[in-house]
Amino acid sequence: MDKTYQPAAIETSWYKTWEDNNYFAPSGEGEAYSMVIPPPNVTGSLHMGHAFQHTIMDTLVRYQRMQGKNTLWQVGTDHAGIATQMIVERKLANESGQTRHDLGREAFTDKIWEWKEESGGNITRQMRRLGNSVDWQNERFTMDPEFQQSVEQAFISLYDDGLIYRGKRLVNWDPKLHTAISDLEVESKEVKGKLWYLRYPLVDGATTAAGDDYIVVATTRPETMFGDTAIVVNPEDPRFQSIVGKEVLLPLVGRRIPIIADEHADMEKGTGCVKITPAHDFNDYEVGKRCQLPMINVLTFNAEIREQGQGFNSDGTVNTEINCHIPSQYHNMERFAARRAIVAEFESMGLLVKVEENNMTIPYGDRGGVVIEPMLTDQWFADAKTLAKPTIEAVENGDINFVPKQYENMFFSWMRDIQDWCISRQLWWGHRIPAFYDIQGKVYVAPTAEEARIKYNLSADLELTQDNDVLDTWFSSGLWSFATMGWPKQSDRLETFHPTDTLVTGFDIIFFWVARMMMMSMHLCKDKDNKPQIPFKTIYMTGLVRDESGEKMSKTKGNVLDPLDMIDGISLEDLLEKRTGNMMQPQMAAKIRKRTEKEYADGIPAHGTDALRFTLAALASTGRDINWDMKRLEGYRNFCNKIWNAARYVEMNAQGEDCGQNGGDIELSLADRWIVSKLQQIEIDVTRNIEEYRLDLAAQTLYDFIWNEYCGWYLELSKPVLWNEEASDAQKRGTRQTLVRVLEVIMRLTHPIMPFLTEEIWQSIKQLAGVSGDSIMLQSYPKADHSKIDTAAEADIEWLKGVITGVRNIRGEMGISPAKELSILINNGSASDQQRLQDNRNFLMKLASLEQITWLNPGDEAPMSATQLVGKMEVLVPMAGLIDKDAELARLSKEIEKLNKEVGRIEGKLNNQKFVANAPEAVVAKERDKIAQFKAAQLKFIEQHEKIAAL
RNA sequence: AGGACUAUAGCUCAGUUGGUUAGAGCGCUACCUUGACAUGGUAGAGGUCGGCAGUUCGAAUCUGCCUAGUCCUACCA
Repeated sequence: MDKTYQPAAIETSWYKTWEDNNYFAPSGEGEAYSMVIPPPNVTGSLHMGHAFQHTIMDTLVRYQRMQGKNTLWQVGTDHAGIATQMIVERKLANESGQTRHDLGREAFTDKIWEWKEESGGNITRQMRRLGNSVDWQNERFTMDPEFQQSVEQAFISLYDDGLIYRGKRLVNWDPKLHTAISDLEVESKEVKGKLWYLRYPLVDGATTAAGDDYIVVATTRPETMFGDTAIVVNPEDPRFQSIVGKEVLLPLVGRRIPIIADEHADMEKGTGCVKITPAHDFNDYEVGKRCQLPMINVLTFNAEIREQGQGFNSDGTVNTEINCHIPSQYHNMERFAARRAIVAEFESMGLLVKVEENNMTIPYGDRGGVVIEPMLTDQWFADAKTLAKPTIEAVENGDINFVPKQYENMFFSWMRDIQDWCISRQLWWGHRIPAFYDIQGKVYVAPTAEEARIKYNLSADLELTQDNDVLDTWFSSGLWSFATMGWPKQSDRLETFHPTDTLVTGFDIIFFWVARMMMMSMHLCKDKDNKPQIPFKTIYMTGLVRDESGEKMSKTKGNVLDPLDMIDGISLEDLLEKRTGNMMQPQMAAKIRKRTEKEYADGIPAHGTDALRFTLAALASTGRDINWDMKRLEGYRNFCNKIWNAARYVEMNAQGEDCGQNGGDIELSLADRWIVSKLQQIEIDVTRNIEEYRLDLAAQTLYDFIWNEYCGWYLELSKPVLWNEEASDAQKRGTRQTLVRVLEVIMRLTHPIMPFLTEEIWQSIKQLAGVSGDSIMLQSYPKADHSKIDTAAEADIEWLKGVITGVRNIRGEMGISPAKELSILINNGSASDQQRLQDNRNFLMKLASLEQITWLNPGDEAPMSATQLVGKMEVLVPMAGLIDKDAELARLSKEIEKLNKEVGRIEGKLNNQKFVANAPEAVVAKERDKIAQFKAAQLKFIEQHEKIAAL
């Protein structure tokens, strides 16, 4: 073994071994345990959030595999419709200046497939580096032909069940990407806007209660006024009762529109009069439906003013009656330019009453980044309300659990108020909607035109054309848990592994994906008894991985960290190139460069996968965001090195020696019995922690045990035995065996979090430990043996530690070199102290670096000494020639002062009659015990202080 | 506006049903190349647990209010 831990030397080869041997595939034996990966974008790359979730998932699945379960971690990627199409469009523009329309649909999607072939391996390569034990042989992609069939089947079933419908609706339209998007893909942003007060003249001599021959409407979007089809006032509003039923003349276009009464108008708000533009505002759309107002669309798909508005009735049918005239100077004007022009014209006509500053939230497309336009279009919708109902019940009755629990609230509040889901997208990359139209526009839903003719009894020569649109990517992702297992085909795989056990994902996609997967699964998948099947039993929600200052990682901020760079390391130059190259906003580059140079002056050193995984696990307290801390990663890399070197020590002392593999007498030292006892407790704790999804506690428990107990104490305690020429073979055999076997168990305990290091070490010591097997992955997870818990040994070791630490404390405080061997005396010891001393003299001499230990009987004269207490027993280090009088006085004063504080605190408690009367007996007794101990110690130190001061 | 979460050492985080001398890593101070490890060892320093009230014999922990931050939902004429 190398002197230092070299992760690069072991990681890739072990992964290859595991994969080549097919260890990741379900074993086919034992109780099933399954998980599906949240499918990443096929052409994307893994970020820290993935590394985090994958670490959690892999830890869980490795743990369950070692528990003997038949484990499946289903892997795959999704096609990320909008994102991928955008990337390829941009790439095409850069390379040839062409648009997708230049190529045509088929040639363009071929380009996307090419891009997928080119870059699609990224993600899977990264997952291999992270050590993920996924079932590669059954990797799935949402655009695979089989998956395609699942999607078609799902769509058709939902349609046939009346849960999908098509209609002309107001939807969120992205004018840049030219597609509808769902309400979840809209991000609201706070902006400072304006509120324009516009005067609309009344006609036919009508006047308000105030006698005005006009009304004033306030609007944030003047450019939509070409599409106004009514003014509403509140039916109770005394100011406007006289004009209800009358009309105004819409300025600029000269169309007469009615004034109607509707509770939508709030008397307290604005002017009390609201202009209604049903084709361009969601609220107005509702009013329009309620009051049967016509709708006029005045914008193109580019969000420019149309040359002629499009008229519709409130039911979506075409309205040819209404005057849709738009003045020619506005034709094809961009929406915000049109806004300015319209305001200017109102002003010039004296119809602009005032302008107010107005804070408001504006919807932006999360992909394209432009302001979303409510647009009247034909779209497909899923009846989310109906689909949501059983999922709510599943969470209510505990079939599905959220970890942590509070995410239930979020889930309920969204699901109980869910809107129908717009599932069609005007894109080319995705699952083409399996719907066909005849010349009249009548729709037939089937996988192919041929099947549609059969299904709907149509004549063979009826011409049918397929819908141009594709389905929302999340529609297919919603089928993920079961379509990856072959649904709708029934198979062993589906039957064995669905529902899955645990879903690990971020709360940011709880509605996009988690909720929709629940809806789809419960509607489409049924048990044998026809009970809706949930997709997973537990949903473990992770927080976000943020940068060191708590900011979200993003390309524009230039604070993104690539998990692989932490594994392999990266130079500053390469990191700068990564962060500033190929930017959407090059103006940010200088700032990012400066920041990166400051934070990573020497780049990032290599830490290895195990250290990265351990760090992520250690930070994984449930549901909480993580602020990434490079120092912590460094600390855990050191931990790996510590384990590595502990293993080296074990190997050096055990290799070629008799470790009891083949029998022989065994005599266990106190230390041996102690570490084995401790190990049992650790096994219990770590197992519980993992079962409770507290990987942070599991990591902490392992860290503490391995570093502080096993390395810090046990390895040191093994030396006096192994290096003692007088020790018997049985004693040496006992310690060697303990050394090796405990290490072997530790490796198995730690393996789910740190797979590589543990495999490497396990392989090199397995024979010494008397175990066999091809891989640690396939070994069983350690299980505590309660009969090995030895409380007497634990107490003895505590005593031993107390004495050793006492001596070390005097050494440290007094500046005595560790090389100087000390002679100490033990005073005021009990019979059990004497027994312990006798039994452990060897350990003490070695670990406290002593020359001699003298036991003082009552009445024996003690030299002037620095004193430490272990219980009532005094550990004395003679001062003569070693210890400065003033230094010892200062040390004693410090101890006395410390105890003083404690004594005062407890006295206060015990003097409180109510405490003594009300607190449980045990608690009071404990306090009494403590104070007696502290007081005795204090007294001892005071005496000592007086004695020394008197010298 | 409603809701959720967070606030503990200089930094990143633990703290299970109220009773601990409030913990860990990193950083800091002093000493130490002792035959696994300087990616190390030993000994230390450092916290009135965001603030104010309350419940209780007892609060980092439970309740209320306040402050700051993060997020979600809604509204915006």
